[in-house]
Amino acid sequence: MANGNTATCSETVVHQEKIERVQKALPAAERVRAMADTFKALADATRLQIVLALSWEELCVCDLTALNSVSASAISHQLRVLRNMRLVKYRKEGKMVYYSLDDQHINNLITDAYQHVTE
Amino acid sequence: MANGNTATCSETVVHQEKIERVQKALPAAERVRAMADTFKALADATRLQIVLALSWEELCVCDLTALNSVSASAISHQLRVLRNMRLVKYRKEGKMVYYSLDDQHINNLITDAYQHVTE
DNA sequence: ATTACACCTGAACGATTGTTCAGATATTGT
DNA sequence: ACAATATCTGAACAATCGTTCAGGTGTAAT
Repeated sequence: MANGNTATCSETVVHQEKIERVQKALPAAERVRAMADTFKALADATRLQIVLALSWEELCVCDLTALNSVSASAISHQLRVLRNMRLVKYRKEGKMVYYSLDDQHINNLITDAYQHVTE
Repeated sequence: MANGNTATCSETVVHQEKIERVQKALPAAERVRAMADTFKALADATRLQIVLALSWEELCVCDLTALNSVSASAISHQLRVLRNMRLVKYRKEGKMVYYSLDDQHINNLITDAYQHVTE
């Protein structure tokens, strides 16, 4: 073959041009890590259930505990994770704390994921 | 207080109607788990980098190894995860294996995530 | 002031994850 | 048949994760 597209993997890189092109298109490593962390926050059944519930309406911690069959403590830990990733926001009203989704992109994310698993 | 919206958390559930409404709207537990697994597949920097690269063009394992600074073995393990979750597909051509994204929803997912972290 | 309640937190434990290492396939050229 | 190369695989290990447990806030009512 004479078209220079079949070199070895170890010495001459296989598709040099392709690699350079893609490398330029990729987000910075730091951004990739942030995106991965966002996915990680949604990568647990309990947390995802929380986010799915909040995509319908604002709920307090008690409500979320009732919807997921785990302890209130576990819910609280998971809410902290979601808070840290800026996926949910909250407001206090007396003793109770009401949570809701932070922005619209979260809704898009779970909608896309739903479509992927139901296709 | 007379509006029946402030009951205790433990005995009478706080917002009974809300909970029932949301419960009906939530996907089946099995679906939630499948969605969480999809997010989990994207929740690792190496795997996400692979998916981001493949969102631009088809690449062989060698190319992916060059783009991510990890061993070919590690890439291969991660590709298996992505394959199992039906996020990528592949075709063989001689010794080499070319990978690409499996469907359009994956592109939507990473686009949404990118927008979330760059806002 | 004290009790009750909603929620949060740190420590700790078992379970899961991602990588490396060594070796196994499969394909191509000699 | 043989050597070289691209990719895959199982075992094993450290690191990370999610829950429970025990206890700590802050708010509201008596």
